[in-house]
Amino acid sequence: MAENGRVGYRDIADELRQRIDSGELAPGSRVPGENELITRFGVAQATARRALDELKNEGLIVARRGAGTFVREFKPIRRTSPDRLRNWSSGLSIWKADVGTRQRTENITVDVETPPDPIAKALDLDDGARVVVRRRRYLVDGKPVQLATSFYPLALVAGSAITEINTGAGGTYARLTELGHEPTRFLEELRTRMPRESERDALELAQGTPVILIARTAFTSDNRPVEVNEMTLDSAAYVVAYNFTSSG
Amino acid sequence: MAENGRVGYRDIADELRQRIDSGELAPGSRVPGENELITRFGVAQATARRALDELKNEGLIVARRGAGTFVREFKPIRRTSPDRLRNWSSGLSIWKADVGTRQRTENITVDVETPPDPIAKALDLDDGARVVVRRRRYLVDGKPVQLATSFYPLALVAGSAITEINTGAGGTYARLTELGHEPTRFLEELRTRMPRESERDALELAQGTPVILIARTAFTSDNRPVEVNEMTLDSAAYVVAYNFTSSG
DNA sequence: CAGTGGTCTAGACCACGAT
DNA sequence: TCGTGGTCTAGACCACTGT
Repeated sequence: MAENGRVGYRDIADELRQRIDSGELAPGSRVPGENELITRFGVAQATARRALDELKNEGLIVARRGAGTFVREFKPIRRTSPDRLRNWSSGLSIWKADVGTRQRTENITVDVETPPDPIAKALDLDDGARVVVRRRRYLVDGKPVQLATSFYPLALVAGSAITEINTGAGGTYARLTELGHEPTRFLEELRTRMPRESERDALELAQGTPVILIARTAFTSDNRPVEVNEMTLDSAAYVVAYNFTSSG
Repeated sequence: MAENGRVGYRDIADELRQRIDSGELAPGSRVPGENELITRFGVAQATARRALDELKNEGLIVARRGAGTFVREFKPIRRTSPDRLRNWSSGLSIWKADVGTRQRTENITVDVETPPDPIAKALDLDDGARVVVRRRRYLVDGKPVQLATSFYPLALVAGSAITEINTGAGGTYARLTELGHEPTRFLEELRTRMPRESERDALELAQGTPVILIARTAFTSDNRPVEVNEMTLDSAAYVVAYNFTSSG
């Protein structure tokens, strides 16, 4: 309880948070609603709401209007890099994760554009050079989990299937290889923040869910960047894993 | 404006968000305060607050009581894995980042404990086996940016400097190597979520700042796990980078 | 249509920073 | 001391879900 003897929204949030952490309120189960909190703690509606709002922003609960408020579940899928090491140590993972069946890709668009500055810089392009931009959205079990935008220097890929919706067997990397630009080295940079409104909509994100931004740059063996892929991941849907060694 | 012709908190938030995104309100600059929003939009204080609250939760602004509300800045440091490839392609990064000078470590504690289940599993330990636990906090320019907890099987490291506060030259990995348990392969698993209250306090996180959780497992060349290091990063302070190749 | 969450007004008081 | 953000009450109305 607060110092002045009055119950504040933090006190209510603390109690509920503790009951969720302890497992008393299990994932998927119903959380006491506004009305119950109002009568039990003797506070105004706005105060009860504030408490629930706090937990929503912490990603612990989700509200469904007309139905109630529920403890959130975390059932991520695993994304492993390098991909060939996917099964290297799956038995010793810290977090449980599905393999992610029933995947689907949609909304593939292909455009030719002038890239934003950071992309042009990462691709080491001259001023005004243009790029092929491929945009898509990944869904697992019908739920969108990732947005991806790939950039290729137009000078490198013009006329190839990379400029088509359907890139053919092996995808864009197979086409790059045929063109003499096989990607062999990769740099992935990650950061995390709260989503913009457009991202919240496109990924159907609940309140309190950050996004993971991954910028992958692919290099040829002679160190030329040939692709930048910017991904936006629903953080409630992914565990990202990397394998590497200490030796050269 | 909302359909009913009344200005809602979303409308106010949208306008401010747009002015921030466009750069009109630059990082560090002052955002219109509650009073200004109340008079300009003709709403109640609670509505103006709700709009600002929204942007706080999106990590776009920070409020300083008594002073005002300000557009947030993002000045991350870079964490690269494998570490030996730190300078491999720094010139072609997507996001600007500092190298992170003036680092400091504090709060090192060393204990012997029975590990939580996921740790015991990741270290492939028998039931009831105990571990050495090293906890610490990293600061950059006086601001805490990372919490870290490392676990070592007690059976492997008992009697070595790994059980001391000061691990000596080369740190724990040098000691593990001397003991015949040199770590050569690493698995890093990442996820992201909103911080618990204890994490908000320990990392001095502003509202709307997620944390990055990294669980690193270190293996010897004969594939025995010898360390699990659980890290909690301030997402506003870090860009995490990984280098890898497609070949074996 | 009853119950639940979502938005808003109007007004009060408190805590802290800058001046 | 004044202005700013932070918390709270009391009451109203709306929107959606489930029965």
